[in-house]
Amino acid sequence: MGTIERKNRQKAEIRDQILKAAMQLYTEEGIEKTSIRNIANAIEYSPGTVYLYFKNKAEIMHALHTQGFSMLRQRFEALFSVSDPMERLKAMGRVYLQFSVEEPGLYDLMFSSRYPIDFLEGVDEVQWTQGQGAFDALRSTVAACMEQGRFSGHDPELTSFLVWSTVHGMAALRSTKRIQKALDKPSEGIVERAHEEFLLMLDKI
Amino acid sequence: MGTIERKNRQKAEIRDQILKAAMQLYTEEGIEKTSIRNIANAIEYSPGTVYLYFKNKAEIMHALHTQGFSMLRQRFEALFSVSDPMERLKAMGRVYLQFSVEEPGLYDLMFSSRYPIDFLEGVDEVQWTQGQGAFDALRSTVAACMEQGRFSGHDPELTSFLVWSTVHGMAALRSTKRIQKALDKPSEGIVERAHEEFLLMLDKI
DNA sequence: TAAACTTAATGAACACTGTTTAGTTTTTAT
DNA sequence: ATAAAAACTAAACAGTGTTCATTAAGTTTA
Repeated sequence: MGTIERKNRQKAEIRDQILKAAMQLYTEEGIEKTSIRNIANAIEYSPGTVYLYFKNKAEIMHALHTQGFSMLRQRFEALFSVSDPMERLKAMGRVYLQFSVEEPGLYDLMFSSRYPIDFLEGVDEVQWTQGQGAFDALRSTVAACMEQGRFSGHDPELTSFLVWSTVHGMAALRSTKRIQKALDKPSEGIVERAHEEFLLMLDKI
Repeated sequence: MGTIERKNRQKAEIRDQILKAAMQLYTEEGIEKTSIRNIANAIEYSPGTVYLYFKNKAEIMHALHTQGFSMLRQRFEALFSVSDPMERLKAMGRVYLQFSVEEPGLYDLMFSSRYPIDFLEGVDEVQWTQGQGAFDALRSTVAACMEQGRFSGHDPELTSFLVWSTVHGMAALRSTKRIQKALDKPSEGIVERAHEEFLLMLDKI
């Protein structure tokens, strides 16, 4: 009689409300303010209700981290228009770095935080499909570069990982304020300049 | 009458006890178990006493992070025997990566965690001297490489930062379990291999 | 429609966390 | 011995994630 479907719809709706409130709290107020009680308060339910829709806080953070990956993927998809794979690879790095600045909280969740990984290790059905998807985008672009004769003699997997590491290292050191502390004098755009330097190195190998 | 000196000695002794207990808890039981109450319990004092020796938990974590840097510095100092600067630069990277595996907790505190940075922003006399010292070691080695004609046409600061970022990126992605999740199939020693790949690139620029 | 059953939601409780402070004990100096 | 100073403690405050008995609401059956 369709009541089951309506029920499911309602359940999914509250789940979405929880995630929406969690995302808003997390991106606008930070991880500290993103507590179960604050989330429950935002959707006007009691804290216990949240646990009827999510196993624990790790699952909520995992859901946010997945949304972060779909945002990054959207930005990567806009780069399909760049037909030259080497240019696309460079553009991907720039997009990645910009994402880490515009969404520092999500970036941390996606590439540093223990929360989403803890959730994955607690369930074992779900895999890191979103992250793998992002890495695949990089890997396929590196592969396309190699088909054009670039990176000859290099392993595609290894090269992809090297590119990822370098760009992530820059993003992470900036995000955790290590650059400004190590250099003390303000170094405007050192990340972007070092990235361009790295891209020139890739051009020549 | 020397009582003031004895007092100071006693005060410093308890301070050391707190740090020693904190370090043991942190490295052996992890960040979760490193609470003020657990530290106080380990040295058989009440939680309030800890606050007579440290402003807050951030100061304790900052002290641990400083100890981590002096450990890393010790390992770097052992590399002074490597006279060829390019070889020393390579060895530094390997030592850095090994440190991140052997002391993952301290590594996180030194290069990722918000705790020590939060403390620095709360006091403003103390600077990030330990981290700067480590970066200086890298910078001077890069400078020595350039004196031998390497990296010609490149900025030493930028090159140093690029090297740091790449190695840190690898260490961080491994430490936060992102590599095993992205690659799913176990990739033994991918970090070390990618690092060697990067070093070969540096050889050729 | 009334009763039985199922689902949803609550709010209090548990075991923690960092931190502050009033009050007590111990140590030092007169 | 007494007054002052320093050291320490226990309790409290305001939080945290999580669980669970109880209550309220909705649905199905007789």
